[in-house]
Amino acid sequence: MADKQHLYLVDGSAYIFRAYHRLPPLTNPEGTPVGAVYGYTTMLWKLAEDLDKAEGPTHLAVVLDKSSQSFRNEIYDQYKANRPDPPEDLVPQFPLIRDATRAFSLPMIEEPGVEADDMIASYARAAAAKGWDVTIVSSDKDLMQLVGTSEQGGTIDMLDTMKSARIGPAEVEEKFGVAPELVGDVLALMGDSVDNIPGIFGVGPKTATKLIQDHGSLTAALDAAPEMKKSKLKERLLEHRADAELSRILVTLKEDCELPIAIDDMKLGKIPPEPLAAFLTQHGFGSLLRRLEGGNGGPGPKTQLHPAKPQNPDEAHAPQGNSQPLPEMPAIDRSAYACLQSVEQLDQWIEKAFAARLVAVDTETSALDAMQADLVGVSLAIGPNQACYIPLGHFNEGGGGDDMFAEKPQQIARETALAMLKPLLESDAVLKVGQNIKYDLNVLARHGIAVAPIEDTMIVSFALDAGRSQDGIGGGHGMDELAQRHLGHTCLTFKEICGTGKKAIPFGEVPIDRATEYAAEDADVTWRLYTHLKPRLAVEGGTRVYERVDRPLIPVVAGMERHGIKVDRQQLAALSERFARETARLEGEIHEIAGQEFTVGSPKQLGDILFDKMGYKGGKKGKSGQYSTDQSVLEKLDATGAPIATKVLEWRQLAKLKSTYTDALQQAINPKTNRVHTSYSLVGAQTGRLSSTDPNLQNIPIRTEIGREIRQAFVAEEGNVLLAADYSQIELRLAAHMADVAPLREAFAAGEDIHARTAQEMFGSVDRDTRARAKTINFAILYGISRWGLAGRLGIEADEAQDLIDIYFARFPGIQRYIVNTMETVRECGYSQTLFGRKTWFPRINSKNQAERQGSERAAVNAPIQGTSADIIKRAMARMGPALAEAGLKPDAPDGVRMLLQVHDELVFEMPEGLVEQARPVIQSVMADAAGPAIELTVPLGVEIGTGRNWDDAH
DNA sequence: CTGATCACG
DNA sequence: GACGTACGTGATCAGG
Repeated sequence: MADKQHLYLVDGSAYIFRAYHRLPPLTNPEGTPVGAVYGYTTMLWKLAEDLDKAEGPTHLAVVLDKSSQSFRNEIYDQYKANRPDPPEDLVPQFPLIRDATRAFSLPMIEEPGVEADDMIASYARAAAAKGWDVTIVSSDKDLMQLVGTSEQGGTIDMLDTMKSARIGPAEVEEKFGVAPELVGDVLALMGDSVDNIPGIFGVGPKTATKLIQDHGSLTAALDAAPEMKKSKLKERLLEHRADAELSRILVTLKEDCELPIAIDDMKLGKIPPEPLAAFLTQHGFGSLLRRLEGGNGGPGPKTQLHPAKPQNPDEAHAPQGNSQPLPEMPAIDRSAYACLQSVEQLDQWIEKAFAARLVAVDTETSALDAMQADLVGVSLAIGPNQACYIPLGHFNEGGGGDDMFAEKPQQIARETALAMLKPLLESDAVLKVGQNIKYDLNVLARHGIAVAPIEDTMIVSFALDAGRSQDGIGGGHGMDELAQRHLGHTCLTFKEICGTGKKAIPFGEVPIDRATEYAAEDADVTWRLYTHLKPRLAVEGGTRVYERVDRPLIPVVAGMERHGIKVDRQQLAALSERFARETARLEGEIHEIAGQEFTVGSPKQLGDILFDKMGYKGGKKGKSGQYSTDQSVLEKLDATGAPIATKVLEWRQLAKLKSTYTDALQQAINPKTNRVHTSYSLVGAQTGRLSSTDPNLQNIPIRTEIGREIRQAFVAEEGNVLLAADYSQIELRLAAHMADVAPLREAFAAGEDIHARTAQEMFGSVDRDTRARAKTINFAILYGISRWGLAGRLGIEADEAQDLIDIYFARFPGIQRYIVNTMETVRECGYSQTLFGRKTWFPRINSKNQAERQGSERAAVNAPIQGTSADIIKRAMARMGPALAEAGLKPDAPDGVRMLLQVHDELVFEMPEGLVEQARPVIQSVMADAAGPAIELTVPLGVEIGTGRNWDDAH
């Protein structure tokens, strides 16, 4: 096969303008705007990746405008005189385009006195004349004249990388109605207001096309003018003939420019990785850098990424928050906020927000539940103190929200305002920043608005500072705390505005001026926090986990929350009733044994009854001066033959199940959707795990037969099934990988029962007892072992436990080294890291309090393992939608595959029965491959999948 | 509001 | 010399 040469000519200057308007306003770690540069970089990357493909380049060069002066200015001094100045934040990006091109080691052509279009035309013709194929990477209509095939058989086409569309002769004809060689004639008639090419006044694309179609050429059309029947058009053609002829010259591309670089020297090879890596690092393009290092088909050579120890010890003790100089910002001034009560005002604000390209958004609602609350208002901020509040659902005290006679303050009709906001909130070109924006996503999704692209200051804070805050609501990432810590500002609190407890009023009843101060401040603070926190990500190594793991997850989790899961109310009600009967019976029996009535549910009363009145031994008082009556104590009593202990244990189980599950879940059913919608927190667990609240669906019973009956109440819709996909032993597998434990790795690779294998190694034989003990030891390892802890669990003495630990370390070399290394690193740096770079801080790791310190040490050993597992399932979740869509499985559609729940190492889906066999392999492979390509694990990730009508059957 | 207890991974 | 034992969560209840 004779390989045909294929030259790609990239119209760099034109691209950057389009990229600027298409992409959000990103900045690099130094604060330089780089959104357009990022777009340019990804485009070059994609082109370079196509090197080996059929339609891909063999040769490639970038053509840039050196100056806007050319021969055209000499013949027409008004040429391009109307060009507006480029936007302020685009100007500094021009030189970066050159840097980017050099970073890719690509030939770059920029000649003074010649426009890029002419240079592209000259190269394209020269290459086509040699019989090469040419692709012009641009969508500039002027260049469409060039499309076609040369006598030597070389084709010239165009590629619009933003729309991934090829433009050949057919596409040109579709656009202009004429063949490519006549495009210049059409353009000459049309003119171009941006380049200030006059054309013929009053002739637009439609008329121009028709004239050329009818007469065959510009000259013929102009010549035919005198014979036309009397019309405005005829007059204009006659009067402005000279303009058209001048325009024809201006739109003609100069195809004989001197070629500064020989075409043969534009050969495209493998891109040298070093300069590219330096460039990507400088501008904080973490995702590309990761691909380069991960060798994922990127343009660079394959290299293995080494999940690193934290590199920068100085970071450890850098004070958080004020370590960076605060960007100069005026103090918060609530009197500067605007309250938008008319369509005109809102219109102006939306326009300003489009221009700002970065807007902080916050919604105010009537309640905390995003699935039920009514929208009361929206606030926006586009700069410090430049914030507004748009009241939408306010009413005066006493009136009801839906009471049409209630007195309402002046406000824009809700649907009108939302229709106006929708284009802004959905525009690709405007970044929407929120504090916990998942909430706003859900509220607005219920009004048909799909907010994107998004940023979240809470998630940014979590990527930077997980674990740093000692305590506090929102895990230390709540807005009031962040404002205090980073901006030194005390926010108005919700309590101050709405009151607390019984006297609390819904936000809709807050007077509008007061509501404006509160709501607009939230948006203002969010805007400020974003500008303050975002740059820290790149500096402190948080970009990868934020951009690649957590940020993409926000809309995914929001979708899961909106889907909810169906629970069978009747089934729960029946269980509640049964549990009520049995607890009542048990209570009577317990009172009888005790010889008096008391509150069984009170540990204090129970302790007194058991150990004082009834005189059982083994009572231990804790620091509260109260006997402990927990499960282990009661089980010991039970073993000594105390019938009351058995009954109390049974009572507790049923009471727990009834109050926490069968009663509470019925209440949690959303009356509108008839489903249960949990709320996931993305910052709930310091290790990076999700947590679930209202209700918590991550602790639904499974371990006991009676508990599993509750799980059976979680069901699929009619005609659907639930599919549960579990990672098997993921944390042990990760421990085997991260600590490089050869015997464990081999056992996993061979698909062995890992606890049995451990039992074999440790005790020399496998039976029920040794396997159970081995399982306990395996978990002990993951949690940071102590001889006393293990002794307690196994019911042996501490020194026996120590012997077992020693045997474990000897049999599984690597584990001890991993533990010691991790603790040393954390002591030194203050944080641990997952394989994907997620940090967890341990501020008490060097505490003088031994218990505190040892607690931190165990947590620090566990965090990289638990956190890596969390990263992996999060990556799987983010990829699941696109993977299902590609397989035609319609993620999120009512008749497609819907992802409903995440339980740390398990994902639960709902789907029509008929899709199961198609969905199973997709889900399986997305989950099993979720660590790659960034991380190549030395153990396979096992995924077990089951299906059934209910959640229990799906296991 | 805190501590004890117990549901999950 | 005493401490207090596995990591990570959230909901509920009793009691101050």
